Amino acid sequence: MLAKSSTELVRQQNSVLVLSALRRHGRLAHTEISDATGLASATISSITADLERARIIEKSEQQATVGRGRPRVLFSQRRNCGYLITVIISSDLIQYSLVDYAGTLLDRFSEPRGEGGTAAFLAAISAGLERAVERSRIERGSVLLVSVSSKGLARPTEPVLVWSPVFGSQPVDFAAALKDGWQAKVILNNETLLVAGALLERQVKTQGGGEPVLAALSLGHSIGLGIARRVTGGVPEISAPNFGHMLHMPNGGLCRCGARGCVEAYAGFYAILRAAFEVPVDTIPAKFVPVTEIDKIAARARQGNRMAQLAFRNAGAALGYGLSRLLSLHGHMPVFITGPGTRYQDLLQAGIEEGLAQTHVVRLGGMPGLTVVPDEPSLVFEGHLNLAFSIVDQDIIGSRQSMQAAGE
Amino acid sequence: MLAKSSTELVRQQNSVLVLSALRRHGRLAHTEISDATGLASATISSITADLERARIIEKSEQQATVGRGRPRVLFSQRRNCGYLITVIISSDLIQYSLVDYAGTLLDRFSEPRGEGGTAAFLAAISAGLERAVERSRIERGSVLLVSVSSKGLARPTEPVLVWSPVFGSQPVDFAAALKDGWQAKVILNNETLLVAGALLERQVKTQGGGEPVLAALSLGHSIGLGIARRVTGGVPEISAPNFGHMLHMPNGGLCRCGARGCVEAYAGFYAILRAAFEVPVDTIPAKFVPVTEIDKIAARARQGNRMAQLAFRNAGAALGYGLSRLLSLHGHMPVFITGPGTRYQDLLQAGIEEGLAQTHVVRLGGMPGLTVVPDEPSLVFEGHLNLAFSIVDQDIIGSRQSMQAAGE
DNA sequence: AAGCTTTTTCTCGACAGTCGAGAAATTAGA
DNA sequence: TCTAATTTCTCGACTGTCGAGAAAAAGCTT
Repeated sequence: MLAKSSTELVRQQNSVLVLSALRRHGRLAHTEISDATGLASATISSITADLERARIIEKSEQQATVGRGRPRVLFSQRRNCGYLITVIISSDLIQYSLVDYAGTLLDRFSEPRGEGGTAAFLAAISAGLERAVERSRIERGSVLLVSVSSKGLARPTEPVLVWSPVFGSQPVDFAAALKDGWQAKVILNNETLLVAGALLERQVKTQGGGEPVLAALSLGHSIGLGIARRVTGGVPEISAPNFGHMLHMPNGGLCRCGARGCVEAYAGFYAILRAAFEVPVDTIPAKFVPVTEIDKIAARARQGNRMAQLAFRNAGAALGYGLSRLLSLHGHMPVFITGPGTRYQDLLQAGIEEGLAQTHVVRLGGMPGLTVVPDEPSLVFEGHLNLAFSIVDQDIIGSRQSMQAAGE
Repeated sequence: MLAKSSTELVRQQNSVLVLSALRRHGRLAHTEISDATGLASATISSITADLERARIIEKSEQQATVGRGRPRVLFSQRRNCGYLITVIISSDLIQYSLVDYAGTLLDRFSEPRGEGGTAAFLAAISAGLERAVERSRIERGSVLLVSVSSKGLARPTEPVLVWSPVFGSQPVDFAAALKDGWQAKVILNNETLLVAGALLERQVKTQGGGEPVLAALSLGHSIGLGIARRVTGGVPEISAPNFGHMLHMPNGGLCRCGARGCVEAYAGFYAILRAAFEVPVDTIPAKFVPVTEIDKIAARARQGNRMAQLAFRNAGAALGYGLSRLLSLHGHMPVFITGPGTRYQDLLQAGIEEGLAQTHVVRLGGMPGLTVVPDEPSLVFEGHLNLAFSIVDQDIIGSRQSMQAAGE
């Protein structure tokens, strides 16, 4: 059923439109906002006046006055309108970043990821968040959103990790990491989902369009996949299918998830190691494999070692077959490959293409674009900011109290 | 980027909201519309007055006057506001149905699907459409939409069949079937997509909710799949992934599409035939297989014939593995099985469950609900109407000329 | 049969929002 | 100092939703 609409909702939507234009271009004048949003000048006046009264945006000091005419007044977000903490969880570290409402990074630090169960893990994150606000002398209450990312499967509605490489199917509820004194909302997203979102936003920014949909494939100890799709007149739709644990081969090699024959059990780092040393495929896979180990295998493969070459080729084929199934079920789209595994692209490529070549969609639509984008960490952070600010802006506008109270 | 919003759009959206309430419940009074939409009574007055002036809805003759109080005035669509033709293409027949704006079926007839290429095929459809309007003495111009369905792959934006079992990858553009004198828009959708849409709408109607997403699997000569997902405050999102030609087994049996190892090449009727008679898997598959042939194999299987049993079991496994991949890439969801193949469900079930059981998603989320819904044709027709009317209503409201001109 | 009750529909005024046009502001250049 | 250029601001017209209460129209009561 459609939702009913009202004039107040119109104002809300146009307000977030103004804010998102400010996010995308940063520090805009009245006329520029009008151009970017398509709204009439008078409307911009009204909206910016509201937002200014509500102390969400402010007139910028530094007037970039160039040309004749009346000098332009630049608007930008009020920095201390609120804060945002991103928490990026990887296999060995947890990275915390504190960002102000204008999107500038104020502080960043990492902590080693300790041992222990989910309770200890959540306690560590709780402490990390406390440390983040204390270091910058910020009130807990002014943190609007905590955006967490991890590998694994997140519940779509709540910040609960349903499955992760480390804790398996033991659920981790990140909402529990915030104790009293915090008013922040907590969101959790798969890491590669954020990468896909960041790549899509980059396309929009540079080319102003391009393909309306793309996939991000992250290669490493585990295999991640994100899909991002532009929808006309709305926020992009991003999702993280369980690609790494999709079935690659019935009754195949044992996977870390406990199932058999997953894509990851052939294309993850530990799987490449297992294949290269001809360890039986039902061996319990190693928890952690140092990248240097895989580098050694890659070196041997590049020197002509058959078994090492085969390990990478089979990994590539598992990815290729998986991608062919992805294209079958989600439609044709370009694929961007990222993560530490990209350094073995030369060894994987042939297998990937072999796996892709057979299928109907590829025969119809041609080989999908395969682009390597090595710098995964900055994509993850970009994805955090894109998503988090779109939510924060929406929320801040949605809670109209702030706008009206401040107007008194 | 978000789209800008305006007060006129608000009225548009609320108008289609009123129309869709009328679609769902049929013939409503002022207050009922208000309850169903959540709009204020005054707003309903204004909108219904507009729609009545524009000759889109009318006050119903038959006043179901029961109880005290002022008698209610029932509104319903004006029957001759416009017409809709659905064209359901199956392997041997083409069925045409003429429906008026209120949703009642006026005429229906079928024609055998002749031989020949795409040009002859389009000419036949063109003739069929002419016949439909002539039989009911309706003006071509008053047909608002022609909704076509077929098995195969449709281009998302235009009514072009990109791949079909009969014409292969030779594209068929149904827009070409309408010559001068027609103003109708033409839409084309995969048959099983419509089934999925109809099933979702049925759930909404009966349970007012249920799972927000489901898959429809159609078993027959070819394998079709549709996904329907409810989105909060919007039209449901329905899609038809290329499930039948997703890779089941690398270097596997030859498929009608020319590729190897597709799901269909193991689970389609011709594949079951091929397996039961131990014909080599690279044999060019039969174009048409009478259902009676499959019935015979099923009878033998039920009497204990090993080879026949295996044919069905392998078909089931191909479906099960395919579904496990579907759940991996689209998330956990219930599956509704339909089509002529449902009569062999007893023989397929074990294989399907075996194929599903292994995967990570199923281990996490449990075995998905598998429900058999035998009556595919009525689901297809329902799906046509749901989708077509939502488009027609949107269009009729969107073209404001009609509303203003009629208001003079 | 007249009046009362009940229920629905309709109408009016208040309020919120967008937009176009033009006034006001402000600076660069003549 | 005046003028042209450019941006911002303001005003009135228009469209839309909503709540409250009037008007309508039937059944029920006496």
